[in-house]
Amino acid sequence: MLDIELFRENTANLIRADHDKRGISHDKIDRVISLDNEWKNALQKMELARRERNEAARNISEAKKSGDAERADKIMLEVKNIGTAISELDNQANNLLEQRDAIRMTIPNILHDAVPVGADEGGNTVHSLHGSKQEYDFDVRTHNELIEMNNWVELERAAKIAGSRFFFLKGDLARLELALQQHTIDLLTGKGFTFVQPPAMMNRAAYEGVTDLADFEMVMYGVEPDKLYMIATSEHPLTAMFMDEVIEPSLLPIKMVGISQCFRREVGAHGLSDRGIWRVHQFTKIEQIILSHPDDSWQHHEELLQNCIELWDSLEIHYEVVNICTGDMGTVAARKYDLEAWLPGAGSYKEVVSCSNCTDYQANRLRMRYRTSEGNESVHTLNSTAVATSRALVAIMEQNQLADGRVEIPKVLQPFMGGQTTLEPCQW
RNA sequence: GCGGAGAUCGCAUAGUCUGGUAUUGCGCCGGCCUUGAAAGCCGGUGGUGUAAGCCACGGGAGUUCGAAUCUCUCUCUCCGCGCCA
Repeated sequence: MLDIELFRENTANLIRADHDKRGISHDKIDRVISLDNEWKNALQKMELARRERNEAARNISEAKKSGDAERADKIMLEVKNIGTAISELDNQANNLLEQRDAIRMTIPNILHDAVPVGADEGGNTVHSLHGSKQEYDFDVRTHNELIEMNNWVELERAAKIAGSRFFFLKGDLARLELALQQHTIDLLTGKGFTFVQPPAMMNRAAYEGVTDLADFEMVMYGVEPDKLYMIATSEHPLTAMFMDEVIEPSLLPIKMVGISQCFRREVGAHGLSDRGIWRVHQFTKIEQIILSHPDDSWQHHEELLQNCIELWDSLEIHYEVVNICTGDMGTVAARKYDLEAWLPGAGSYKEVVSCSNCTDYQANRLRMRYRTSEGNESVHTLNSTAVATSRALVAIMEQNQLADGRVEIPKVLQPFMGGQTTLEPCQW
């Protein structure tokens, strides 16, 4: 959510310029500005009424103290009905405020200047290329074929007990998943990130602070009757962790590496490319989070990307870094890089990492500030996938496959697998 | 799950019984002093508004001219009991 101050005076031009870049109309901006003015007027009226009541209350108090019961009774009679008048004015003002903020919540963040302009994902630009396409002297298999021939994943039995798009992970591939976690956490804690394991469920108030509300209904699993939501990523609890707090500036930047199971309904997601374990309802993801001073957030955004590059280079995976364009950005991020890994079986680059600077957009909603000598300012929030293990496994399987269907284990993960160099088939 | 006690500004605390508009300390910021720092002293330090003012005592509702204070309700924390990986 954008700071309301931006809508006032000539700073609203910044929002207008951003909407022009995104190719959307200014209607919502104008609506917020006019509702803000109406609200301020309504608030003024209500405050005057309250002032009157406060004065009366003070006078009654004084009259009683001086023993003038008659005068106290007289004033009490005069202001008998002021309470109902105030609550009516209060309702009017609150109504306007709610309308204003309901619209404000849907207005997207202001994009960084470097974001390329484009209508959709076709407008994304390549930032950098890492590694190169490997040559295979046999017909490459898709990850679906590899997991099936090696008995590494059970989709049908998972569907039987839970539903489609759930999976059992078995044998060496499950061990590799754990190795990926350990390697990633070691690398990031070595860079000063604090390892944090968050709650896997969150309440609605916290959720409204971190996510786009239109996405929310499509993505989240609700847990009844407790009115909780299964987290879609550890980004959400880690970012919301300091909700409603004023953070000591000496604590900034707060760097965290979180791990969690991620739960997504994936409503409407279908298609051949989504078979196997590429797009599933539940997966493990390791996430980098930084809560930063506003002045440092762009530097930290690059730092998060560099960490991803170091991690994925260490796995010897071929991928490209993509600069996400205006039309593909979404509401929360001001700038976003994706890492797209080459999948030889699928014959395309596909998203494995998303690295965003959300500036003060989430922090404004979460009321998450730091202390300055002039008052409290919103912090900036940044998040980046380190590794979503299911997708990383797909990339490793497809890129490192051998003619017989086994898979070479990335060298850096071999120590976590007892020195083993290839993933062997599961017996059942 | 049952019983009891609690939630007050960044932290800690007074005020709650008996309704009259939030106390004090720490921390932090600024100033004085100092070669510099510490200490000491002075001032400032919840939100909003240009301001008068209005709002704010965990959230919501109620009683009242007036609620931190009384009533109801929800959430969370602590203590004891029960159950439990």
